[in-house]
Amino acid sequence: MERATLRDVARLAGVSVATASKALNGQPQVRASTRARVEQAASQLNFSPNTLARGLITQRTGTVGLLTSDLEGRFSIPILMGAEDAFGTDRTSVFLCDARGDTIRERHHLSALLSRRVDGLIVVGARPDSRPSLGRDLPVPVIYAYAPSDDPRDLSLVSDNEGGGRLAVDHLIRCGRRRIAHITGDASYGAAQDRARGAQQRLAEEGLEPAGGEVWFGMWSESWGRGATRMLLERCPDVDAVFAGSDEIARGVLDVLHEQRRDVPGDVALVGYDNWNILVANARPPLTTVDMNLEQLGRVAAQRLFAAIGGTLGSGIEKFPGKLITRESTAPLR
Amino acid sequence: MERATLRDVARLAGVSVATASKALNGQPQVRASTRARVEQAASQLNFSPNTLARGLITQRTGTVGLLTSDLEGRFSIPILMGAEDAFGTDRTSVFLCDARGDTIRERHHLSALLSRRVDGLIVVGARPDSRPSLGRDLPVPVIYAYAPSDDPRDLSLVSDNEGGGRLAVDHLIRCGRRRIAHITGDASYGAAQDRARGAQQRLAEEGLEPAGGEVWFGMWSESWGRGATRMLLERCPDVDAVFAGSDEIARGVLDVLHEQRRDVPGDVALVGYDNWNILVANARPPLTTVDMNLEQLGRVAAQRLFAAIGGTLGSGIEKFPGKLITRESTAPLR
DNA sequence: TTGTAGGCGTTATCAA
DNA sequence: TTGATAACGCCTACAA
Repeated sequence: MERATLRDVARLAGVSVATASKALNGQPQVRASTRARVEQAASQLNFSPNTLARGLITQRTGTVGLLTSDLEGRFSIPILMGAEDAFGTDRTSVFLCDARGDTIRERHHLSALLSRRVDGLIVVGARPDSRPSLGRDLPVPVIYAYAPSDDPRDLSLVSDNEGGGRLAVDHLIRCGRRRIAHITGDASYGAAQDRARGAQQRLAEEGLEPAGGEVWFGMWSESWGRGATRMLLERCPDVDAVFAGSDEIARGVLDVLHEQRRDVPGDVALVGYDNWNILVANARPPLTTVDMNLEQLGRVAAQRLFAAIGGTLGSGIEKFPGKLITRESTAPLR
Repeated sequence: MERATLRDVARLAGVSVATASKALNGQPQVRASTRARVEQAASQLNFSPNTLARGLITQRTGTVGLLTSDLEGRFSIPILMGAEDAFGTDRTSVFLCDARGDTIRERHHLSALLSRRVDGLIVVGARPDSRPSLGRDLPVPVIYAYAPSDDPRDLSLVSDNEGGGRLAVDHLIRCGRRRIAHITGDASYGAAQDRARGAQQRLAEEGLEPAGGEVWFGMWSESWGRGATRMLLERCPDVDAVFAGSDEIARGVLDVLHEQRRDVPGDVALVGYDNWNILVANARPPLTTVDMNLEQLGRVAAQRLFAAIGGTLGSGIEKFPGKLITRESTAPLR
């Protein structure tokens, strides 16, 4: 298919390029009948405006880059969706580039994006801890999502992990549980620390300690969930709830609870973290879990970016609350 | 940061814009010392060429669109990676757009991509069955990956499901298994049919039938894997191997095998499909599975696209073999 | 209400 | 080896 230009449209409609441009862009100073003729010509020629040419003039491409390092797309896909929703079916498109956690690849994608004149950038880190800033001397606004920038002058939007931990434990307490354990991932992750802190604070408010006496830090894997649960059941056989630091861990916990013939949620209630559908929906029973609300993060990132393109960007770290998704792995104590 | 243009670079280097352009683009007809001066000026000004302007002239943007409908990114991310690898660190970037299985959104993204003048398009469907063609009158080459186009004049690259089924069963036979069941997903999926056909052909070559007498079609879920396995064990208690149509199903199968105290792989060997890391690596034992080799699909798609931009594109459906990833859920019979 | 003309930042074609 | 100059396709004063 050959590409029609505005000139072709104008010629077919019998007007000048300028008039055609105005007609197509909804400028008021053009007669209705003229506009109709131009639109008719445009659709007849299957005209699609060349945004390169337009961008050259307006200094805007209507394009935002989403630079991610999250290999599986687990976190970046929801953020992408949220951002797309916020930009709406408008002129702005979001393009995703995957740096695969590789700094060199990241610089490369960054310069590719910049030379393509994106209007802004959303950076999604690989893990919820702070990541190196892209620098302050970029020609477009940048927002860090999920993983905050290590430079406080940048604007970062992150999930409130402390609040998430609190949410999970609060729910278990409302279910009448008192002997609540927390099995979580790598202690070197800030997110693990934050979730644990929130959990412990809520426990303390009830005058409780974590079951087993301490938080079980380990790894973000099913197999750690299994191992920790075995130890837990030995040390503290009367545990009546487990808050797992991730859905993967929760699946491991669940596995061993079944193996040891504990009923879930009858004997032990279980809460996960992430709301990773494949893990959570298919578990038996389906898992109650904390959703980080990443779509919202993406939506807000888009809004902030949009505002920043005209004006200025804030700075600092903004935290967004998660939400508890209740499924069958938790229930009031009989 | 203000943006430097080629004019700024040229002025600083004391040459004309034309010369600066040639120097920066590696054209031979420019003196070495001049080139050095220009390059020095460019880096001093942090110059990044405006690809919009360049694209306007060259009619090439060095950009390829990856239009996906695969919500979770499970299939499109590996394809994206393969494509990026093939294009290398060259001028070409791949941008991913998610249509979320919505036709309207797909048309919208398509026109956004086209008006941004991508050089080509890779379309990744939501499921491995054929999908509607984007049409023949597009101004850029299009390649369908994973899910073929329903128009045979388009070029589609897909995974060889029949071969994959054969691969799985062949491995089980080599492990000395003879009573091999096949539990798989929705019978309305061509992929389910193809995998089953390959499996049955390989069984027939040994004079075998599927354990349980037939292929167990159902749903692509863990819970179907569990249900089918219960029925299977009842109808055919001496089964010594299961080939599952997906890793999700395999996890369900595994669950019930544990529940019924069957040793894996001692009593029953198990093969999954997809090599979805989160499911496969954390299973206990880790699952042998068929990998569809989607990175390769993405690589080849990129190469074909690259070739097509200069010349012409083929048509029809090209099938790519999968590969068996051996883990601990299969072993020779004792 | 419509048209003319200039320019956005490059590259390509000549001529110098 | 270098430099004017004309595009590329569109938008936007400004003039008609």
